Amino acid sequence: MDEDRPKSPLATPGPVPKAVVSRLSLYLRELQHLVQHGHQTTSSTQLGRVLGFTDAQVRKDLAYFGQFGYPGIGYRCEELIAAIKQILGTDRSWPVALIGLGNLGRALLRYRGFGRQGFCVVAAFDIDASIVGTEIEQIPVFHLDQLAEVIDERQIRLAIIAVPSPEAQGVATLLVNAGVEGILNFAPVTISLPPTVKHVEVDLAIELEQLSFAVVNRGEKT
Amino acid sequence: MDEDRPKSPLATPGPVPKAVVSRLSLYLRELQHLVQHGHQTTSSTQLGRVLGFTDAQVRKDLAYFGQFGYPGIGYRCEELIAAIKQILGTDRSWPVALIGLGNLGRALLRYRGFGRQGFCVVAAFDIDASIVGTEIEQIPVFHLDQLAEVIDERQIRLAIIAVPSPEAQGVATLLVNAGVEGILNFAPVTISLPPTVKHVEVDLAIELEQLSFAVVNRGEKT
DNA sequence: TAGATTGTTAATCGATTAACAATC
DNA sequence: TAGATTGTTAATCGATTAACAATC
Repeated sequence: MDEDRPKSPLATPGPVPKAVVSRLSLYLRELQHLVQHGHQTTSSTQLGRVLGFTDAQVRKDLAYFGQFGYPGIGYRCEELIAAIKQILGTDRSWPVALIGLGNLGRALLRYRGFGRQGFCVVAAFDIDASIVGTEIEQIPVFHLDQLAEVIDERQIRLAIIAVPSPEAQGVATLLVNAGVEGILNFAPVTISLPPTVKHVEVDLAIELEQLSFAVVNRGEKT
Repeated sequence: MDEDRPKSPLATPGPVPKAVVSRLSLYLRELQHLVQHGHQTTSSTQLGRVLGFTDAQVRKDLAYFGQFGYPGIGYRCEELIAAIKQILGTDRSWPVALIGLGNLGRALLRYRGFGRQGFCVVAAFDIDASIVGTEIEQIPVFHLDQLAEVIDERQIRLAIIAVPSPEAQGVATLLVNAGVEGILNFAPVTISLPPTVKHVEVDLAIELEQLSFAVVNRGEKT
């Protein structure tokens, strides 16, 4: 061992709870925020306080992946950022396909927030003849028929579904057959996929329902 | 007791785990889907299979709120839909405020998916003089200065934040002071609020990070 | 050194699942 | 009646927290 720190840049990740991974993303976002404000180091206590977790949880979560801290000091922000990016796979750039260019799809195309962590929509798909072949926000729009071909060509592994609900399952199947490995689904419908393909569902109405529930049940501590 | 069924339309909801409430939303979505396809009844087994839960979990979740099923039969879809809507508070219409009319904000304004469960954006806010005073998609656009006034007037209790990250906390505070009780935050930053105000954060980049993690760590069962 | 903070183990807490009597 | 399915209790499983020796 010629170098002792960071101790385990990517320790063997055994089975990691899903909740741990999403907290990892929050740690990363907060660390980037801290760096922007000139912080060099932070601690599990500080990170936990801002995000609403206990210090023990922050340390336990990181411990799934290795040893990143310095007893008595805390964590060096830049170092921990690099480590988490490597764990999450965002230490590289990810070309992403977007399917469906209705209101939501177009907004996602324009949305600059994805780029923040290296995600970049490089191809969009629709079946509307009036936009196929054009570019929107400098992104080429292809017909759905060209899906497999373009995904293969551009080595796309992640895709975003923003089509109407009834089409979502069909598009998802096309994507899987084209070799896509991860799908972010905005259509408000549960799609079924082989267990080898990871998918995340975002249903904006459901998020609002969580709010209305909380508001209606004020007092009953949830 | 003149009527015995449904046994407990809204039983005293003790402390309900957050995860239960989001599954409730999924049950509702699936039940509405089943009704659209002509089903009259369903069962915990069927509901669980489609959504990827065990039958026991479906029954346990519902048991937090009362008794809605019929042994030997299952659940009458329409009846359970009405019960869940009442629990979630979506048996009524919710006027919602939207703050920030950048790309994402405009898309949310046009997005029809909210209406599905009775949420309706009735007022939008921005600080851009070129759109204040106009209507977008028939929704009036106000200056941020008019926030408290309009929220009070229109009895708005829920709001969606779609402003740039640096403004999010300030806007959140304005909303709370104006009496808003629930906030859906799309800015990729953790906002801090009094515990009486419920908030949900949706960070699109973080959703994609969950995918890249899964793809990079294929094989290691997560 | 004294103070701060880590990584990790053990204890606690909460959520999921299995099992089954009761019911239709 | 036999078959299906509920609501609920008890058992299992997993995740969070507390505590503390080791370290800087």
